[in-house]
Amino acid sequence: MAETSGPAGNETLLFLTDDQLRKGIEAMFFAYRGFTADPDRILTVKGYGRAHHRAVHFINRSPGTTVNNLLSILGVTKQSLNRVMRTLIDDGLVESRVGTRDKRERHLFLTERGEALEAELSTAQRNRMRAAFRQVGPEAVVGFRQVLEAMMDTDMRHHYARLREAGE
Amino acid sequence: MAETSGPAGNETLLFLTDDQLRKGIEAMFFAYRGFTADPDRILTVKGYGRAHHRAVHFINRSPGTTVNNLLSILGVTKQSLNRVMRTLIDDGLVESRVGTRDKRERHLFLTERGEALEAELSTAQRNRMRAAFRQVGPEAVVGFRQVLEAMMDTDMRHHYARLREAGE
DNA sequence: CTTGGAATGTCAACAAGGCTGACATAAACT
DNA sequence: AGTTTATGTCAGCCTTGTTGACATTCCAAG
Repeated sequence: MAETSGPAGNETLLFLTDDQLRKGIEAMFFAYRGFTADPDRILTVKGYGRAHHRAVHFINRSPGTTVNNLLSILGVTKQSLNRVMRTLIDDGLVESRVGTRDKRERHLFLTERGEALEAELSTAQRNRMRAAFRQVGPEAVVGFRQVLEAMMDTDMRHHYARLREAGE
Repeated sequence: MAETSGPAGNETLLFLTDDQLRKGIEAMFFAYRGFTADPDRILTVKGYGRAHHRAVHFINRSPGTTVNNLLSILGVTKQSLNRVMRTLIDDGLVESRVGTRDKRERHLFLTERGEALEAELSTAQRNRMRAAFRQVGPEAVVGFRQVLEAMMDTDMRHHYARLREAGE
């Protein structure tokens, strides 16, 4: 099915064949399952879902972030996010403070209990990632991140980069 | 929060810090969105979802595969898969043939129309992956796949490897 | 000062795609 | 003959996404 490298252009483009690309696609599929498996188990026990994990993660990364900012990072509708935030706030994991400058905005913070959940989830997720990183070494990790970054949509890459600035 | 490298063990383990791991986690999150974005758009138009894509993909990879095998690859319940398969079969994208050796089994094949959809979806997904691969070069791609493989659950790694054998 | 629009919350309804449990059938195995 | 396996299906539930509508609050421009 239409190899990428033409018959005359076979320098070292063998990594761009359809077969190689398909391997990459399947690797993403299977790896993402592993990536979410550990947090998912914890969440199920506590009666939460992946959506709660995502919210808690990004609030932890950018304490005081607004709902709108969170919406654009997560890429869901406000109604969908609101349902998740509602349970997190009611359960005392997230605090929503009315903005001081602009009182329409709500600034989101994790409570102590929220931080505890975040820590539990991210520890589990980091453990798996650490094991993988350690196993393959630093050069592979660089390549891993380069490919992922190149695969993002541009707006997501901006979010990714913005989080970098703060987290460095 | 508990750096991995102790104060005395700082050879070159800086790629295992919590901060580096968190970057990897966020990269996975944002990249997976990009990874699925193009097929998702196509699927929405045609009235299908990601679940249909997965089924069609793996049937294409292993024509004649059984329902049970597909279940263990996809990691869902038979009821969930059945709902998806039902629509694919009714729409004439997948054919289900009773097994010859073991007549309890159903062997799954894509029809011409099924192959056409698969081609459309995988072309879109490959295009993005190809652009990413090309941009970062072959060494990065090797690292990418190494990390992903190390991140899989063992049983998924087996599926991944088995698909490799057939597809090489 | 009024008004438009932005930021947020909320209600309702719906769909996709997971899940469990129960039951049915046919074929294979013992 | 009885059990296990492979599959299908019905019913019902949950999470998490969607759209549409409407209320509130408040900044900012005219």
